[in-house]
Amino acid sequence: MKRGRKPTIDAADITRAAIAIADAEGLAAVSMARVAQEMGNATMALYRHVKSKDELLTLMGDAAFDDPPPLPDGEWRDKLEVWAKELLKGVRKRPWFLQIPMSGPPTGPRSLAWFDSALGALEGTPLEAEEKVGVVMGLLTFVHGEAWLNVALTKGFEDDPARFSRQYGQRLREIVDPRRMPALAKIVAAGVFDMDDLFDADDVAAEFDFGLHLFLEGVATHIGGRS
Amino acid sequence: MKRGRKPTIDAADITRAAIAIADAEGLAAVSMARVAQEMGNATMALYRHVKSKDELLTLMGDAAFDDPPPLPDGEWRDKLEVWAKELLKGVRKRPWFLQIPMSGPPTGPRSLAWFDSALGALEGTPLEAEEKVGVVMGLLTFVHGEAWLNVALTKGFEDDPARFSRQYGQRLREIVDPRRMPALAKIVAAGVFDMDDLFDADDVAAEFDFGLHLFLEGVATHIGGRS
DNA sequence: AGGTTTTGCGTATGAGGTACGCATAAAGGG
DNA sequence: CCCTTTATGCGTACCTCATACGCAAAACCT
Repeated sequence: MKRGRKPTIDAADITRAAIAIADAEGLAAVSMARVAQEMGNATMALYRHVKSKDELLTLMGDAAFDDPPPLPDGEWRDKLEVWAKELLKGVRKRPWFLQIPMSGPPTGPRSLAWFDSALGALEGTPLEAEEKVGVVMGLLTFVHGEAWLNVALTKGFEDDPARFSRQYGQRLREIVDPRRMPALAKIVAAGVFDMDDLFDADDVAAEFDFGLHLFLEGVATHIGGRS
Repeated sequence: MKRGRKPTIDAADITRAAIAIADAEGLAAVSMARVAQEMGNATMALYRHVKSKDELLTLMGDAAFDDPPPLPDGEWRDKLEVWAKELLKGVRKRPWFLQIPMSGPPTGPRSLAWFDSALGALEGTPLEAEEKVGVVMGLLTFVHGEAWLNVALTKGFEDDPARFSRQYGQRLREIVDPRRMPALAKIVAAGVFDMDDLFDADDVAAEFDFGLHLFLEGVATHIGGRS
């Protein structure tokens, strides 16, 4: 048997508690003291199971996602589309994921499972192994960037709704000098930034779909040139 | 004339000093006390020119980039490629940019200038205004995601070189269960993750080029279906 | 010169991360 | 059943930070 006093909590418990706090109040609210309090333990008790706060953040990152969803039967394209959308959904569910500093390639089981899922979608294609990895990394990258942008915009909107929405187009009209930035000025004048719902869910989704569509289109062309 | 004591420093000075520190030692080393010390002032003196540290970070973000580069004459595609690569170069030069929390759409002059530059590249195309914005946002998003990935990987590599490089492929071989993750297992077995220089500059650049190529390919196809 | 205004900054407060060491509990050996 | 071994729980203390507050110093105005 194991000697010594029995642990009353473990790293997974701590991670869960930390995630609950982050979900409810953002990553900034996650402090060692707060997590401990939420669990009914003393602050320093956590350090028996977690080397540092950094390590806790890494654990949170690993645990932030659900398992990858089952992909539909059919073409690689439909599969990857579903995959990317689900991934984005996951990041949106836990926006604080974007704030945790990662270092090194992923080794967490969840991350790897998602990676595998996307690679599986490309199984039937004539792409080389390296190319498959490239496609998936590109997609990952794209989703991450999109989520980052969305979260940033959404956050600003929540902080101060009056300042954005319709105001943004107006603001740009004041700032943008048509002589120095002719192309932007034209777009601004066309009213592209004037809608009230510039950053609402539907619009953001459409934006993402468009970019995703372009990327997958590119993959399709690449595959076409191969076979 | 202006009344009152003359300011000995201004927000731009503070921003410059903060950026110098971030460049040399990372964003974590930027504290109000440290910035003040570096400038030969007292800590609280900074608060006369900057409302809070958050505001300082925003200013740093605005000032992190150079002006957008001149784009080559020719096709939109070549222009956007240069644009994206230069943008990535900019982020790589100041990796801490990725760590500063943004909220709301950009209003800084530098950000807008880059935006304008990319829109200008699409001037000759038959795309709608909204579509142009979509393409540029997609590209931005992609570059951001790519930079994030690169920085994360590079950081892990610098922290502990032995743990990655060739080790990574080996490590994956141990972790990845072929039954649960067949597609990944196949790629790992193919040795895609075994190179020593997995995360060096050339490789990373090639990775980016590939994704960028795919995206631009998608844009081209989209334009083709339009004219 | 005296009043006014704006900047410089010393002090103090409160929050957060974590090193250290002792108290405490659980097992094993006699 | 007591004592040793070993691992956990956690109180105390220290250090770093951001920042509110208020006074003193400097520059302008009349």
